[in-house]
Amino acid sequence: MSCFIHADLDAFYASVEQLDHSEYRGKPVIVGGLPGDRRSVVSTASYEARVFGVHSAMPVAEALRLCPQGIFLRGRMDRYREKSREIMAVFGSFSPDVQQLSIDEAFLDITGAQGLFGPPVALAKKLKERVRAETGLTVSVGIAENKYLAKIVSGLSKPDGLSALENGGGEAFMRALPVGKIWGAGPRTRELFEKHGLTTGEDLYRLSGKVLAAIFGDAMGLFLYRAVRGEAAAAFNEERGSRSMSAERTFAFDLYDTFAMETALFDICQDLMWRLLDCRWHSRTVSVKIRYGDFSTESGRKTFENPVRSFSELYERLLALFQQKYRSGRGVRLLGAGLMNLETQSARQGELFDGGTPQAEKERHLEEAILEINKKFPKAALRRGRSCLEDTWQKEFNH
DNA sequence: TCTGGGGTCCTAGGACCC
DNA sequence: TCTGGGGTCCTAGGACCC
Repeated sequence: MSCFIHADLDAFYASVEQLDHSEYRGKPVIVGGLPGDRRSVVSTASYEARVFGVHSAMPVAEALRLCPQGIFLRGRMDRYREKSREIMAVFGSFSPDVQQLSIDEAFLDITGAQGLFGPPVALAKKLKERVRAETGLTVSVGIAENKYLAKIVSGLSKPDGLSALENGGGEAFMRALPVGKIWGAGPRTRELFEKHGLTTGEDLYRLSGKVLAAIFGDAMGLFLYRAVRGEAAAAFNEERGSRSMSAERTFAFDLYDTFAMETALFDICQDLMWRLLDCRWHSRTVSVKIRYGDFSTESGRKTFENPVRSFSELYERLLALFQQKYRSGRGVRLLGAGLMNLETQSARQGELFDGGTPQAEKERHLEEAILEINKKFPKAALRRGRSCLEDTWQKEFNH
């Protein structure tokens, strides 16, 4: 019988801040933005802050109203990533099969690990102890026969929780569960639950696959059909299909000046290009996202014959898409850009640089060299200057 | 109190081909 | 002459997750 653990750090960003700053301990810590930051939202609220009703995704301005005495912080992603690596290393010592889901949670397949660490609950206790001893953080753990159930179960007794579901108990557990606790059913689906008077897993269980598909759509219908029977969700399959990367920026005030918009796009484009060069993947499809002052959002994408070969080529493609999409005169709240259908180098070997001019080759080599320098000397960030689109690079010391 | 940023997956329609 | 059915690729938008 398979056995999985879902391990989830408690209020991760806020807990790291409380760990590093003893004066924050026992106090409401809110990571996401400073009180004056316009248009920022809460990433993580410590449990002390949650008492006031503060939660993730809430505008910082509202969090401030609910909890004026809170300690507001912008967050230090590098530090959180560092702690995350420490935690994942601890997980790795309990199972050779760790699937990281996000910065602060993972699945561990412990099917074969019990000879070494004892039964699942004993193993989970050891895991929690070691995470605490080695990283100073608490983790909530769920144990079940598949990943989906383990994920739901780990949320039952946060923070610092440990919950286990006995083998074969999945279906009964899911049938008794209020539909609001079904992982994977968000606000839109919950509206449909309400509209059709469905309040528990049992209500869903009584409906046929056909009816579920008619109400919720084919994919969500099938997902719910399987979920209330305690079956593993396909969403947690290891092999991933398409990949993408994106970067976006929300401005403190809406932009009306197209030069300012294009400068922002230029900046976003550099972020993307570094990441693309760094991961050594390739992409033929670029996308642009525009969110206007009224929050309406439009996007455009275009697939090219050849993958992006250089920064200036990426910017050219993004700029053309932006100019085609942007509705002149409207205030812009957010700009974003993305690369989709990423492929590994080997997947397209041979045709990669077909049609690439010697100029594009040179450009790419230059960019790869700059990437190397930036990696070696992270303090001296090299970036292209917006005003000089030719082959000039500008060095700025951002400190 | 106005609504972040980075992802994955799904849907629906159009173009095009057999 | 009054119109099929499937497959693939592409685009735009949306749901959902942390």
